[in-house]
Amino acid sequence: MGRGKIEIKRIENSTNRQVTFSKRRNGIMKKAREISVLCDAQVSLVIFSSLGKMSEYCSPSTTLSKMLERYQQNSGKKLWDAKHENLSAEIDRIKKENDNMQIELRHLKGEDVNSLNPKELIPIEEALQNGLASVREKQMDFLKMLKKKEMMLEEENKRLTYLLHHQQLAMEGSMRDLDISYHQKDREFASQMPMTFRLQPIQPNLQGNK
Amino acid sequence: MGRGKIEIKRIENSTNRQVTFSKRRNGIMKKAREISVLCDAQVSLVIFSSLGKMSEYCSPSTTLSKMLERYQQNSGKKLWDAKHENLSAEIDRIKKENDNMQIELRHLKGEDVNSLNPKELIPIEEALQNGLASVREKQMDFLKMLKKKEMMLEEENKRLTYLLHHQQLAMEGSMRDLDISYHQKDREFASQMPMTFRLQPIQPNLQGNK
DNA sequence: AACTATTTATAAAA
DNA sequence: TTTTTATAAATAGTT
Repeated sequence: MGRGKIEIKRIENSTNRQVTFSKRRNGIMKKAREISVLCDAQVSLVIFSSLGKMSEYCSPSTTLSKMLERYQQNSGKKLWDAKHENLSAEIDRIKKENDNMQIELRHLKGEDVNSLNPKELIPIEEALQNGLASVREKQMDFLKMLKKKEMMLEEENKRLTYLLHHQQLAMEGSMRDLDISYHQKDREFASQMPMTFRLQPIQPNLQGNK
Repeated sequence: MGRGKIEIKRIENSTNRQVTFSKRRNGIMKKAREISVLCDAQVSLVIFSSLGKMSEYCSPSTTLSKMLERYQQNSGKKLWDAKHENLSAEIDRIKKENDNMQIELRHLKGEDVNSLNPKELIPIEEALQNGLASVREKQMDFLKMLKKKEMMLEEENKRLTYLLHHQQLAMEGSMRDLDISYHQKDREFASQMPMTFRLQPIQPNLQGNK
């Protein structure tokens, strides 16, 4: 049915193959629709082109799922039970892994140790000692870090105290000078200076530590 | 394509419908086969006649299961029912649980502690201490049990030694008596008695321990 | 199931 | 891709 007869074998020319695919896909879809209507049949048709493009037809009176359900009943073949079995096996595998970890965890937490014999206790004890050592090492690290930070803050504190002290001395000196020059008037300004600007020990409890 | 043009609507005459179904089913099957070969396409086709008879075509390069798998990936639609969903959800749930345990285990073993802050280290340390305490308590129990058993064995040993000693003395006494009564003859019997029946210290290294 | 007149699908070309 | 068109293929009605 065309300008020339063709052999039914793979069309090697890619463009040609694509064109033929398009035309024949339309044709087969139309045929599927027609047999559905004319003959009251249920048809499901899925096509993937060589480039992976999908086309689908399903009779309006049904769905692909229903068709496949019916297919399984009719043919006795299992389409997705294998999938289910795989998933179930996966679940079993993970659950086993889970149980093992649960047991290991319980043992490490000192639970269920009565079910163990002396030889089994030894690796657990070792693991616990190692774990404890690591955790405490980490805690020591943190402690050292905190100490270091504290020392740095103390140093900074001393420096700031020193600076403040000198600044205040300088300020008081200026005040006195101004006081002499401008008499009573500026005393009021000096006395209005908030306390926070005056030197005072800040957090004295930090000063005493090493 | 026939003696007369037909409308695409249900064929009311049952016989006619059956005949047409047969012819068109063959046609569509042929078309499916042809597009598979010509265009390197994958086709799956399932048809149920109005009387429930099933026909099937699937490209030789694939299977219906594979097609449906691909269909789901491609369309995003789910063909299998809630069962599949439930299993997948279960797997996800268990995997999550698994991961959490894995993390806890690693932390207890002192791995990955660098990712923890000081507050998180404390409960881990406590768990380790408790675990270690339990394990060592159990080990002490075993030790006590072993000691106890050892002592019991020692006692038993002493008792047996005592019994043996006395038995041997009695035996030697009897021998002497026999020796006197029966003269030379029975000396041979006495000398043939195996050494294992004579009193001797068994495992003397155990005797010295407390 | 065949036959065959006719419709329909489509290969090649545009 | 889609349209065109000559021709192959499918099939409706008949036997």
